[in-house]
Amino acid sequence: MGIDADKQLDIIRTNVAELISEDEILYKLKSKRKLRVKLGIDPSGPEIHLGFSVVLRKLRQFQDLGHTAVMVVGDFTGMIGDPSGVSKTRPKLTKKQVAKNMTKYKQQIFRILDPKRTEFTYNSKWLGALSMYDLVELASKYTVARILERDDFSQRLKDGLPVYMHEILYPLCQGYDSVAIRADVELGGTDQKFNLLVGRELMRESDMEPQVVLMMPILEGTDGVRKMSKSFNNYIGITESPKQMLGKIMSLPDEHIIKYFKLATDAFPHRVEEYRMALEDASMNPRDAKLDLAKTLVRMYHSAQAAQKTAEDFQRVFTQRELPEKIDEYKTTKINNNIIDLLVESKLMSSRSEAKRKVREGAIDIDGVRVDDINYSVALTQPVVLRAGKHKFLRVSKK
RNA sequence: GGGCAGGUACCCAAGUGGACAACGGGGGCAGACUGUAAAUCUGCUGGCGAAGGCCUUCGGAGGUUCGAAUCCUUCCCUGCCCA
Repeated sequence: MGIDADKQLDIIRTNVAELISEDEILYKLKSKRKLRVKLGIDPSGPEIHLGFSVVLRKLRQFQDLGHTAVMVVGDFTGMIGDPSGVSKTRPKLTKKQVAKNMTKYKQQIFRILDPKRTEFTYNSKWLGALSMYDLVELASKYTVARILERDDFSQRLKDGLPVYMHEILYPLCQGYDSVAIRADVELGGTDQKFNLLVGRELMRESDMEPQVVLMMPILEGTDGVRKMSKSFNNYIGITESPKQMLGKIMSLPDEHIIKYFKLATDAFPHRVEEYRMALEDASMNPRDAKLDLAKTLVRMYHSAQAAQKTAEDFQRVFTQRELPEKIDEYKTTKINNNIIDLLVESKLMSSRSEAKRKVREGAIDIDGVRVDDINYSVALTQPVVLRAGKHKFLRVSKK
């Protein structure tokens, strides 16, 4: 390992929300060992999103410094469901679902991580092997009061919401994972603080050097308010199409542009700083900064060409209000079609009631002319372009 | 095991015999505006019908009533207190 410990520390603490503790990690780095850097993954959904990429990218930095990423797949804890930040009990996952999700997960994870420096382990391997005896032993290391320190538990208790026994075990399980894999460092979002600290305690109990805990800031989702998360359905998946990805990023509130640049992209810090200043003194249109952000992300997860093309299409449709370059086709047999029938048949609308509503709202136009009569008949003597709302286009013709 | 309070649409949450397809907020969608699918403002947000209107929905199942989300019985679930 060529880089000295102080330089490594500089890289490691960039953009970090909290590091417990700098002294400890410096000590570990100075040992010149390959550190085992743990990251738990929740196998509940098969999609990796930009929020999670923040932590994955940090992990990649560790790999680039020569350390080992140890991915702990929470297939056992997945059956519990991490109660962190979620205000209600999660449904349990079956083993089958976990296995299915993980196949897709792995394909995605190596778009960020270096496979050569990544270990995959499943925590059912050790957690599933614990006997009732072991469980009681483990549970005896923590008091109820301390578990209830967790904000979300105490909040739920205060609100009269259920907190189940198995959820209380969650932090212990995650902490035990750290013991099982002998973690040097564990990564997570700031919302994971409690769980991460339990790992330190349990390691100390087992006479191990406690893991260093590194927390990344939480990235807000597309609503701009809540944490990006599958359960809030406000996420941008790293495998989404260029069009979806770019579109979702353009709909982010402007104030998150810089945060996204910093945490989710590989843009150079000095470039990000330029954006920040330009936005601050209003010398740059936030739209352009956001479009650059969107292009950067599309380039990272797709290609430079895709980024360029998608951005051009975006400008064509939304800035110039022209038709997109590529429009899906729909063919029907009749020459005269009632507008409502057509919207429903083509799946543009999910029910006739909805179709009528949208027509009345003025959301529908044909070849650029608004249709506001629900009895309007569309004559398909030649193909027409049907637009529903801001971004649904369909070229309709007779078969 | 006993007592009490609850279970309402995607989420939160009002409603306690007819005016309830159900207040309000969030989310979502749409329109206006705009330097963006940002922000802001406005509208819509169960289904079928051109419309009058009709049908399905308020934890599940029964019942009372001309009429129930609202009353009764029972079952399931949650919280609190007592044991």
